[in-house]
Amino acid sequence: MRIGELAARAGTTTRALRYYESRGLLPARRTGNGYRTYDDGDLKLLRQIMTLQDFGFDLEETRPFVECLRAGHPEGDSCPASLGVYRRKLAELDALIEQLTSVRAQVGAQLARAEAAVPGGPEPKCELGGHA
Amino acid sequence: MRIGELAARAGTTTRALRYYESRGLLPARRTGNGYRTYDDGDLKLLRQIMTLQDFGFDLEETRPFVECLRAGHPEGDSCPASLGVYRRKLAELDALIEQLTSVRAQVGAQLARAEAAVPGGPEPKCELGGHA
DNA sequence: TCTTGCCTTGACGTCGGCGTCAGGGCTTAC
DNA sequence: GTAAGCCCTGACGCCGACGTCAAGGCAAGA
Repeated sequence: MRIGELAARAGTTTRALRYYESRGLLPARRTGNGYRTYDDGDLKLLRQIMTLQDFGFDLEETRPFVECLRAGHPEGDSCPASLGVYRRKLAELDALIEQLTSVRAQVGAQLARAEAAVPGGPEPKCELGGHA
Repeated sequence: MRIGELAARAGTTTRALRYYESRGLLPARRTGNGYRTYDDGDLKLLRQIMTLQDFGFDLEETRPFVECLRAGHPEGDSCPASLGVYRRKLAELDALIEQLTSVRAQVGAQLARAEAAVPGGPEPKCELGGHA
């Protein structure tokens, strides 16, 4: 299949595919007139790339998975290098989530403090009076 | 004080200060020779900007806080516009944390599955045998 | 006077992952 | 023959928050 069809099938753009090729991630064969040609294997590689991208992996991080598949392994994560990327990503995610959670708490505290300092604030709880 | 001193006191760079000025966020007075001049009020504004930046606010989001301070309020978040930014940021953080948590779970599951499919895997639990 | 160290403006570079032309070629249908 | 619809290779644009020159001015000490 040609580039347009591959892009359509995978749900991406021809521009992205050319970009991946320029990065050496998804090279293409060429027909006589210079058109790029792809097969179902390439579609599989592309899907692997896109799945990881959705997870927030950047392109370079998808490379071990793609090379693993190209080496003939059934899954992109059948190779140690891919597992290494997974582990690094998990650590990265944990650190990021922890940081964001901390920030969230601080911003929440700031908001609460600021609201409390303002007249006609955030539905003051102290006006509740039992069941009446 | 001049730009270098302000930058040093706040722990940032002169380039950043000129950038903030170019965005209209932190304008400076000028001396006869064209040098920028700042006072302690500007230092306070700058600290507000930097604190929010540390929280991951982008520059535009700090603007209401800075304008609030410049309007004479004791805190940058003494104004409704600032509270609005806080709230939007909280929602944004919640969404992001949720998404990252989901991704973390999925990546973790992928790693576990991939490790299980590999020989000499991740210290198999099944070899434990009671207290002996 | 000369050096040193501050300051000025202007403008290009960075990073990632493409989007979006511009200019041109092949192929097929009409 | 020509229009339509695919394809090709550059190459610049974008976004945010500055970093990093380049070329030059001003002030103060030796």
